Amino acid sequence: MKPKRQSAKISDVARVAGVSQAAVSRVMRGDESFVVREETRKRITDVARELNYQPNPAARGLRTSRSLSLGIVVPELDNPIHAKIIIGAERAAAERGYSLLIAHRDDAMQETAIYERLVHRNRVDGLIVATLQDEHGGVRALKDLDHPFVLVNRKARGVEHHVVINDRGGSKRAVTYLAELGHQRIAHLSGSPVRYNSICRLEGYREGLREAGLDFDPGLVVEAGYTMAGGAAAMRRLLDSAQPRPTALFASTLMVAAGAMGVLRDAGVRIPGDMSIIGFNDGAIADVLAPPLTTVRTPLENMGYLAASSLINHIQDGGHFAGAMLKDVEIVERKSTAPPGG
Amino acid sequence: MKPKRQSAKISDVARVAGVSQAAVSRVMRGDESFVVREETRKRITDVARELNYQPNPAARGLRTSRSLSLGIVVPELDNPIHAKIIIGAERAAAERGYSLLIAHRDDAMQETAIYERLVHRNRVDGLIVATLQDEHGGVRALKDLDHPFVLVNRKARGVEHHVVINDRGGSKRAVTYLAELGHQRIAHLSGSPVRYNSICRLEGYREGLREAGLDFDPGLVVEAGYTMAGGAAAMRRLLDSAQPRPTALFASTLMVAAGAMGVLRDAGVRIPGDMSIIGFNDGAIADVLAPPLTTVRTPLENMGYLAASSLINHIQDGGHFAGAMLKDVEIVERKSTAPPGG
DNA sequence: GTCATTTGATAAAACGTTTTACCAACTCAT
DNA sequence: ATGAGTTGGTAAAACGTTTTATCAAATGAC
Repeated sequence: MKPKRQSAKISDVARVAGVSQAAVSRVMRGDESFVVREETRKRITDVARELNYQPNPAARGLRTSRSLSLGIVVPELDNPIHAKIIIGAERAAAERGYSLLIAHRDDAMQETAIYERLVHRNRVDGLIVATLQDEHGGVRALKDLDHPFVLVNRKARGVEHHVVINDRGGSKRAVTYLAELGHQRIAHLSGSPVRYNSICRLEGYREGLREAGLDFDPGLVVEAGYTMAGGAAAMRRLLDSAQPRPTALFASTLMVAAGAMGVLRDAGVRIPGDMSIIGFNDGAIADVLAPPLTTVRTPLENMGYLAASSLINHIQDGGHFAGAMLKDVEIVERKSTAPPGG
Repeated sequence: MKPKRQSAKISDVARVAGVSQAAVSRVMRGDESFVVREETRKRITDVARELNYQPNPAARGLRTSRSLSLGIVVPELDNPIHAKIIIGAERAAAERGYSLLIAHRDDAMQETAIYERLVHRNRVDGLIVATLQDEHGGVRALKDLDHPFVLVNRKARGVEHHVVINDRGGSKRAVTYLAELGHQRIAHLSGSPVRYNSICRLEGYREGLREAGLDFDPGLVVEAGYTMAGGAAAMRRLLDSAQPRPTALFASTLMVAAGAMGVLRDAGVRIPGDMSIIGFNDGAIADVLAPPLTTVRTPLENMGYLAASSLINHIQDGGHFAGAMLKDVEIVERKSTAPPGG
C-alpha cells in the first residue's frame, strides 16, 4: 500500500523495459530528434508509469545546469496586490513544470542581496521582480547578474522585459466613470510622485479630465502615499483647501480610499451623497468598507501569470520579449459612487 | 566589473588554495570531525570568498539527497492569515539556509496531489501544510508519503507535529474582555463546527462565559462560516431570533465581523453603542471597518516561523517534536467595543 | 554481393558535490 | 629501532541524469 521508499531511477526503468538509460531519458523528455519504434516508446512510458518514475531534479539540474525554478521577490507579502501576482505566477510556473521560490524582502535587507542569493545560491533560472524598490540600484544589480529576469508591476528605464497593468487607462476609466455620473470637480489622492504606478495613474487622471472636457486643477491633487494614514491626512488637507469642495474622488489605492473615507465620515460628509469615491485595484477590503467601495478592477493575477510564462519562454527559447501591458480594466460598481448630490 | 559568468566550483578553490577538493568541502561545511591546521582553513576560506564560491545546490543535492528546500502548501494565498504564516516560515527557512517552495492549492485540485508533487517531483525535504483541508484523506496522504511534515494552524488526530495559535485562550480572552466591559449577553458568530480552529474558538467562548459567571445560551451562537456573506446572514438570523438582543458579539473571523457590521448598520444598530463587536485574528481590514474593529491579535507570523524551524530541526536531527501552541494573545482595542449602552 | 544510408538503439563521459577509505609523515612510548 | 597513535591531509567512488559519439542491423542502390 505504501509507496516505495526509494523512488525509481532511470536505470530501473531501463532495466525493466529492457532498453538503455539513454532511450528512457529521451523518450521521457519527448526528445523530437530521437527516432524510436512506437512499440519501444510505449513500453518505456508504461514501465515508467508503473514504477512511478520521477526524474530527480538534482541530477537533472546538475547535468543541464537548469533548476526549473523561478525566484519571485516581493515586499509585503501580506499586501493582497502582491498575493494575487504570486498566485498568477505560481499557476504559470506549475503549468510549465517550474516551481516558484519565494523570497520575501523585509525592510532590513538590500534588495540586491536577495537577487544575488536567488541567482547564485539557489540557482533559479529566472527572477520575477514584483515591485522593484530602488529603480537605479536595483536595475543595475539585476543587469549585473546577467540572468533572465522580468519586472512586474513596474517599468524601468533600460529594461524591456516587464509586465504591467493598465494604470493609466484604468485611472482614466475611473475618472470618465465619475464624469459620466455628472461630476465636475473630481479630486485625486495620488501615490508617490516617483513611483511608476502613481505617475501613470496621475496621467490617467489628467487624461480622463481632459477627455471629459474638465479643467485640471492642481489644487485637487494631493499626495497620499499608500497607507490609510496617508489617505486620511491627504483627505484632511483636501477638505481644508479645496474651494469649492470636490464632489468626487479618485484614490490611487484601496488603503488610501479607506483612510479618506474615515475622515469624510468624521467630517459628516456623506458618501456617495456629498462625495463619490472610486479606488484603484479591486480587493476584498472594498467590500467591507462603509459604504462598499466602487473600484476599478485590474488583472493582477494575469499580470503575474504573464510575467512568469513570458520569462519561461525567454529562458527556454532565448526569445525576445518586448514587454506587455494588460489592458483590461473594469469598473466594479458598489455603493460609494452616485451622481452629484445623491 | 561584471561578476564572472561561470561561477567557481570546488575544484577551482582547491586548485588555487593548493589543497584537495575534499579539504575544501569539509572546511566550507564546517565539518567538525575534520581536523585541519588553522592556517589551511584560513587559506581555504579566503580563496573561497575571493572566488565568490557558492556550492552548487544540484550537485550537493544529488550527492546528499537533500534539497535544502521546504514546500509550503496554502489555500487562498490572498488571505492575509496565510500570508503572515508564509512570511514567518520564509524567515525561518532563510535563516537556516533553506528555501521555500510555494504551492498554491486552487480549488480544482486535490490536496494530496500537491503533497505528492512537492515530495516526489520537487523533492522538498519537508512539507509545511498550512491548513489541511480534508482531515481524513489529507492526513492519510501525508503519512503515506512518509516524509517530514508539519501541520500549521491545525491539529489532526494522529499527527503530533503541529503548530497552532491559542484559538481557545484567545477566544476566552475576547469574551472576558467583553464581560469586563459589563456585557451580560454575548453572542458568538462561529465558523464551521468541524474545523479545528472554530471548535477551539467556540470552546474558548464557552469557557470565557463560564468564568465570567454568565450562562451559555445556545440561541446566541450562530454558524457563520468564514465569509462576509456568511457573517451577514448569521447576523440577520441572530437579530431575528435572539431575545433579548445581545449587547456584544464575538466573531470568529474578520470577514465575518465585517459582514455582521454591515447588517447591523443597515438595521440601525449602533456600534458600539447598541452592540460591541470583537473579532478573532488581527489584520489590516480591522482598521478600515467603520468603526475600526477591536480584535484579538495572535502571533500568526511566529506560528509560521516556528513551524518551519521545528520542521528543519526534525529534518536535521531526526528529533521528535511534540507540537506547540503559541500562547500569546493580545486585545487590540479599537472603536467597536464599549460598555453596554454606550 | 557490395557499399552507403537509414533506423533504432547503446556505452560512457560529463555535471559538481560529499564522503569513504586510505595514506604519509610525525610523535612518542617502549 | 620499532610499533602505535595522531595529524593533516588525498584519491576516487558515488549520486542520477543528459548527451555525445558510436555502432549493429536492416534497407536500398548499383
